[in-house]
Amino acid sequence: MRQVPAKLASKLYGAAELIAERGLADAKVDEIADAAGIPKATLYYYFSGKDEVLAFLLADMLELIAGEVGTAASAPGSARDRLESAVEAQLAVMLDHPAVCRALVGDLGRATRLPELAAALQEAFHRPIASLLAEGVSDGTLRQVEDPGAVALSIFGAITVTGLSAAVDGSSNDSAKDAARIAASICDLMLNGLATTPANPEGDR
Amino acid sequence: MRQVPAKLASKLYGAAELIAERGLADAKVDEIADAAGIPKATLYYYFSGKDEVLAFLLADMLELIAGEVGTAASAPGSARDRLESAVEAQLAVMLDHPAVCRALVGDLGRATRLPELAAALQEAFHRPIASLLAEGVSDGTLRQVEDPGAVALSIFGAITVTGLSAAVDGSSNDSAKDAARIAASICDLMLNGLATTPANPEGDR
DNA sequence: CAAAGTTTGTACTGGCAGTTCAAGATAGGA
DNA sequence: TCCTATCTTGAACTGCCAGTACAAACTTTG
Repeated sequence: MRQVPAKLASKLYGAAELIAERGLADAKVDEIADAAGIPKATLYYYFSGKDEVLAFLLADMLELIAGEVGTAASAPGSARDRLESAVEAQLAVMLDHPAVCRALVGDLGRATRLPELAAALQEAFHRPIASLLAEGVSDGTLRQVEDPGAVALSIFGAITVTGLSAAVDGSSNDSAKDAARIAASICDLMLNGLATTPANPEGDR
Repeated sequence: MRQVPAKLASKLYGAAELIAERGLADAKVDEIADAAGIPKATLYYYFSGKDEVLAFLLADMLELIAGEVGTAASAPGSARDRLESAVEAQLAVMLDHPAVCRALVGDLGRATRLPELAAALQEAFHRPIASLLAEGVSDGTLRQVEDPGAVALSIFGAITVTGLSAAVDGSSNDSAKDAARIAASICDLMLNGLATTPANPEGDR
């Protein structure tokens, strides 16, 4: 995949909607090219096929997420506060790119079969959460859990699925506000839990 | 799609691994037929194409999940306890069918573009959790939250992503034990939260 | 046994991803 | 200005493979 010029990149976002709607398999290359407003030959000059077009779009968004989340996670403040900011940051980017998110869900397989993309996904979503959990234990704002990996995955799953669902519905037109609302809900759940009794003394089971 | 005889159904599971490994797009119909040990013509006698083969496998697993989770959710006991059983039940089925799970992640798009399957997915995963949350508020074992829909989605996301990840890694050989361990971790998180301070008086933000 | 439904081998077709190529555009350097 | 390298595009082509067609065997059931 050649270095993609910015102008072309922005045009490609025009095809994200199409891919999200019909799935990569049912979106013909000619249609993708039309939707983006570029000739098929040009598309093949930059990409080796439609898989790579999707991969490019995804990588672009993941980079954005990794950046925003990274900023939120390395800001000053307690780990707990930063966790909340990071959750919101991730949701904000996702809701800003609903079409790409929808395309991602639909063709996760094709996407993650490209190994460098699977790594980027891990990097953008999962790792920052895992680090924040560890930092929270150090600074005393989050409690120690038995299996931090599973907890990080759970939080990651909660954010991702909720964000994806919001991207699919695409109801509101103030995505920043939506992100904040959803983030608050998730953080409330993750921090305070659902139990009414003051928390089982020695964990569960 | 004709009524699929049990013998054929069981053979089809032999193709799940292939589909999971390579993705539906890269798995040729002839290969799928070979992997299942049935002739291509027979496959087309029962299914309209490979999408339907995947859909069948998925529907089969979803039915299983819906059944197990339903049983757990309607057992006697507090809503909170039943929530814990339901989480474990879902994980157990997922870890029992890792290949189908992996195929599902990879080709979620193709799968959910079949409308009846999207409904089944909702039914099997999401709905029972939402009901249990509501019941928990009624019987006092779970607290009231601001946005129950978002919370149900979050829990659903946590289970699903964690289960999927476990299915992909496929490390252990005692899947029931894995399911129990992961379920305990998720339930601890969802019920007790991560906060060290006794919980913010008026929710968050 | 007849009729209906199932199983399979084989051969074919149509659509589309990806290739090729050559001609024009653009731009940068000397 | 001209030369060269890189980009852009249209158009025609190729090969693969999903899905079709169909007829012959086989099985069930009434």
